Amino acid sequence: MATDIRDRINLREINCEKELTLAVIGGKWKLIILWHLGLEGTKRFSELKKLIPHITQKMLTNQLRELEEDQLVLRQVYAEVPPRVEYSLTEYGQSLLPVLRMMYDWGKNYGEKVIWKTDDTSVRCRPSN
Amino acid sequence: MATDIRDRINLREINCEKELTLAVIGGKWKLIILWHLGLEGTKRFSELKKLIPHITQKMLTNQLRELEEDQLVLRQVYAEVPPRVEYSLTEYGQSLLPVLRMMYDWGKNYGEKVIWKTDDTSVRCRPSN
DNA sequence: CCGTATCCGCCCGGATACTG
DNA sequence: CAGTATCCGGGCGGATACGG
Repeated sequence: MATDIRDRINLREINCEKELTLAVIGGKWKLIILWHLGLEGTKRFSELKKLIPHITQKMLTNQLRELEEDQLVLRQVYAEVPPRVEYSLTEYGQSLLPVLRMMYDWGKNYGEKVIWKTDDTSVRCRPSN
Repeated sequence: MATDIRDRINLREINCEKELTLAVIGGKWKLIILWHLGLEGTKRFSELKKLIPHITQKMLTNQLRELEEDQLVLRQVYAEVPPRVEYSLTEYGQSLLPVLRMMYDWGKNYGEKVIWKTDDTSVRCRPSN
């Protein structure tokens, strides 16, 4: 059973509206999921799984459920055999994209200047998307 | 011993530059700390403690250490008795402020539209800063 | 005043097996 | 194809006590 935003808010004892944003995007895989749905539009469950190779089925389901309960992602089930389920961003999900874009830009610059440009080769980003 | 950004990156197995940003601001108390330092400038340890009542000494130290290692916060120790330690934002810390501002705005709007405006009164933000 | 050190509970998230 | 169900380890963060 996935926890909804209220549980996570109460659990984390939110201090401020910024932390509400964090509570909503803070899951392990939520940024990538939102990113893919934002840039490439509607995706099926299996498509997302392919796009995010390291995620487990359980976590993909879990993160999608939370995003749905937080009203960032729309889940559409088609009564077919075999079943088809499509995920897309809601209006609120769309409104997050500029924020994610800003986080991407900041992280990219920060990474280049501070993290990767060092003598330490033990740290690497995986793909860059 | 506080973990530095590389540990957190390797632990979380960063997929993308956005997640680097998350890794840097994702601690339990980092947003509020950065916010106070950003809006109100240099603060002493005890001042931050007063501004963030619910934080423990251990966590305040811990989060400040990580922010320092990530080069977002500058720590200046003055050799006095009693000791005085002042914290302020570095250039990188400053450059995060627009991102935090955006997160604040998004969270505020999202909260008003989706979370607080419901029949459920069991959920509340603490202060609004 | 500004921290460390230590113990510990609890949730997040991974691995694996099973189902309509 | 798109999920549940279950088990489980590890790290994050709280509480408390001690130190320069």
